[in-house]
Amino acid sequence: MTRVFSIHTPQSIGQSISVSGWVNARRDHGGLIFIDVRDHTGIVQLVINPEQAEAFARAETVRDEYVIQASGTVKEREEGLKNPNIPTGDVEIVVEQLELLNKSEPLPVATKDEGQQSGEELRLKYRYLDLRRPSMQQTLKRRADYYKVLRQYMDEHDFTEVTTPVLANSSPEGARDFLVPSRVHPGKFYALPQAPQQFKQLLMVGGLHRYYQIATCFRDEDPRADRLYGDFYQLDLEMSFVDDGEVVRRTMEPLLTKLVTEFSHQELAFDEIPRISYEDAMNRFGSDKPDLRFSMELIDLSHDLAGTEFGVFKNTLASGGVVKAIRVENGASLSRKQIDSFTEIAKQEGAGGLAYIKYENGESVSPIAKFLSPGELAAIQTSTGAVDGDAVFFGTDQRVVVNKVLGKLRNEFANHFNLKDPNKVALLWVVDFPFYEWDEANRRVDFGHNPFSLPKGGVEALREADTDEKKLALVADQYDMVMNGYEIASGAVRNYNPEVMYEVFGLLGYGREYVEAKFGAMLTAFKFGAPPHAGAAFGIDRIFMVLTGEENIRNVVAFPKNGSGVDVMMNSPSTVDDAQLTELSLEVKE
RNA sequence: GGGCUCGUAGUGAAGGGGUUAUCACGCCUCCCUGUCACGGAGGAGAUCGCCGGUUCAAAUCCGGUCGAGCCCGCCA
Repeated sequence: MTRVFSIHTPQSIGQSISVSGWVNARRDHGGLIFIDVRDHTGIVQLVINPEQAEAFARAETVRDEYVIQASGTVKEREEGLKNPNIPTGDVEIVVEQLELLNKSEPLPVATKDEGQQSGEELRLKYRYLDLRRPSMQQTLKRRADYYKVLRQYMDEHDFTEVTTPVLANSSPEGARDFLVPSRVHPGKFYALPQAPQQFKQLLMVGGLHRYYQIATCFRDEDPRADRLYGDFYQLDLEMSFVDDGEVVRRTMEPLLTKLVTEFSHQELAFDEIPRISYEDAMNRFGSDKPDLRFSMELIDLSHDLAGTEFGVFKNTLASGGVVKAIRVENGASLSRKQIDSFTEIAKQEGAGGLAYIKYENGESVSPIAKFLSPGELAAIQTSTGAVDGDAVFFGTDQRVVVNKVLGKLRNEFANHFNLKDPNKVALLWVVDFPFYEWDEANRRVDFGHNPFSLPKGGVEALREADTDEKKLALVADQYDMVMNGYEIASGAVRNYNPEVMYEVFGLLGYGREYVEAKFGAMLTAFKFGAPPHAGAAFGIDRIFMVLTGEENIRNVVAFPKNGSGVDVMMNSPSTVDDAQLTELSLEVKE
């Protein structure tokens, strides 16, 4: 069988061949029928003449998406009959025999890339039809290439691939688990791992030196456009006897650079990947995953406005808040209506309103200008660097709120003014994450990220942290990688000392028994000569999404669940037989 | 759990208290020997997501409900 794509070579002209595929389109001229047949390599035109009576009769019955096999001769098309729009447009197959391999009902979804596209609900329900679209086929093939790059890179860097169990244990921290009831042990459950975290650390204790795995991870949390429900994939890796420099500079950075430049043929925004602290990221960009393809930094004007008589600013500053601003280049062109919609966004993030100054014809045009002194207006312009044609937007509240509001606006303004260059990739490291966080809901200190990373300053720093304030100031030896505003990887230098483990949990009020019950295997393992180790995990679905310019992660996955965690194609989750429940010692409450 | 947006032939959209609900693609029948997202003529196909209310009259207004998308919460 010949593949369609191989037909466009000069050598194939005059050859007898046979192709099979789907009917992409049929053009019936009464006395002459054209069929565009499509396979996984492309499209080629069949010509069926009435002289081939049997083939012609069959061609008349054929419909879109029927599966056919055609035999005939490849013929170069005459000048003027060539189709420059497809690679095989210079040739056609003059059909001698036409076989009908299967019929098709009219499709319930649009399967052409051109023209209308069906809604996502239908696309997911009939995903196998959606996958016939050339763009979807292309995505899956690109993804296979991407996996090859990852595997080859890890092999070349002396990593050993190890597969870890999918039936694992529920872990008390982090995302909600998917539980799997045990038949053999009634009342007990496995859990699908949120990440192979403990297994990979145990591999280090096992002397594996360098481990990696393209690991399925399971989390029962509500999805987003950039976050899948249920299962997703991480390139998970761990290394012994290394510091973060080895992991970050010599392992992760070269891999990402290779993916961006060699695999995706895009341009890196920075020669050297910048590192900023979590605190700096929040203060300068209002986000722990800022998009650095554009700058638009948050500027603190609290000092410039320390003596202001403008009530809103004055009161906030007096209560320990801040006044910050962002300069929007060409922002003076924004209409009142557009500013209103940005104000709406600011309010959704918790702002009371959105003050602004437009710089037009050498003047500061603003509803609040009359409340500010000439000196204050001058200071604002100097500190923000605003020039004629720009606008400055203010956020005033407690620092956390202002950062959140302006961070969101920074993104929205960048979208509005097209500042996100699709050919550029901005990578950065965010480091020095707080080890603990304040949990407002339960009004107590809790883990900020993962309990397995090493607190900077070690056991001494932990022992000195005797107040909530000091606990919250502790910093983890952890590094997150950000790509164009998406968190794509997270890693840490691990804690391999049992005493530090007890201390880390002890500070939150968990006793030694709790730690031993939850992390018994790790604690025990660490007592037998655990090597210092560090590692990371890449969210490879999300990285692929960013590299391919997609904005919805479901578009780069073959069979994703929808936003409610439902597989609308397979109809899962579903009910099960009572017999199955009984065998598992389970009962479903009505 | 909350907010915003959406739900109209098989598909994608328009309409927005009052005769037969509009358009495009697809589907069916017929015609057509150089099209290529062929073309031409005709036709079928929708209780406007569901339930209730207002009204002489509801696809349209109101309330509820179900479903979807995005966002917040959540995601160590």
